[in-house]
Amino acid sequence: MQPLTALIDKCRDRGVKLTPQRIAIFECLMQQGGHPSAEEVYQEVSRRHPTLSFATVYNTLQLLTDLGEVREVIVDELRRRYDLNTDSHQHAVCRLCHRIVDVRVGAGQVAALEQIDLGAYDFQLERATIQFTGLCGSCARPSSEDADT
Amino acid sequence: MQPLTALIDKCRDRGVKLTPQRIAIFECLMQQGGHPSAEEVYQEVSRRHPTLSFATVYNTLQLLTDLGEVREVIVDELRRRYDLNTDSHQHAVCRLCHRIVDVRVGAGQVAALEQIDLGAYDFQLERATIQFTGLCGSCARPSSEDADT
DNA sequence: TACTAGATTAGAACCATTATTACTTGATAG
DNA sequence: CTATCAAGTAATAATGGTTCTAATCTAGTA
Repeated sequence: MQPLTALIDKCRDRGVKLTPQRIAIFECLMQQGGHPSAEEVYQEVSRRHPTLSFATVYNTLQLLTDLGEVREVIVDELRRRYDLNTDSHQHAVCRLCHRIVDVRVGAGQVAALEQIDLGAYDFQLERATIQFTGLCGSCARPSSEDADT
Repeated sequence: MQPLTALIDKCRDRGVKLTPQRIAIFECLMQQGGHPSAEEVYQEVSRRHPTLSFATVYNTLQLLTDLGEVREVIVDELRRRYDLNTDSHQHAVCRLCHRIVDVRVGAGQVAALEQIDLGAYDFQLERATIQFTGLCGSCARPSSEDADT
């Protein structure tokens, strides 16, 4: 993760206008971490910018995706989530509550996957993503009560 | 992939009613292969069952998922796709046209991933899925014209 | 053949996302 | 400091995949 100023500079360099809404969204993503959905970003940022619209949230998230600062995470079936594009990590998703846990696996293992030649499938490989499925701690302990969705 | 009769028997064993619509959907999945969306299944099956409703398609796909015969594939951004749950394979998704290509990687490599101990993350690993991203043949050759959304 | 639990249908509802349009503003140049 | 305008924002409508609902129908059984 880089500081806010670095992101702001990057925007300036590319002629992207800096508005209070955008900066607030940047800050939100940096502060809360995790894998927020557009809804969650909206909830958080609209506390300080009550007129914020969803379009702005979506536009900004798209902008950040295009800048390579954020990655879309397709994990939940019907909702897009966003991940500050820090150093590479993989996701473990609980099959019951859909909680997303960042996981670091051996860098070598991922690199090995990305070396695979998929030419036989007429496919130019760019990136390999591993998604682990299973049970998070709370859901694995049935007495616990914080499974959701 | 198993024959239709095996699937029918499995339904009977579990007290699941067999209707013409369900059987037609089973057949559709087995014949057309690939990773159809609910929409595609509907289009195909409604040719023979013109009164078919989407609810039936979704219900049946959910039923098959619960039976373990089908797996939901979360790959395209916001549309669910379904994969006959045959022997294990991984997916390569074109980042431009979203075409999904089945890919077989060394079984050992996947098995190794599933052996990883995620206990440090308080996570009980059940399955590892690898998704490759890149360009399919058509999209890698810019002169070709069959890239689609 | 009649019964009934469960399946199907049509259509409305839902919800995340995208598009549209009018209004507003950040960044620049004078 | 102000004027300018390309670009951004807000409000709201539209879209599209999925789920729900209520009424009707039917597969499997007695």
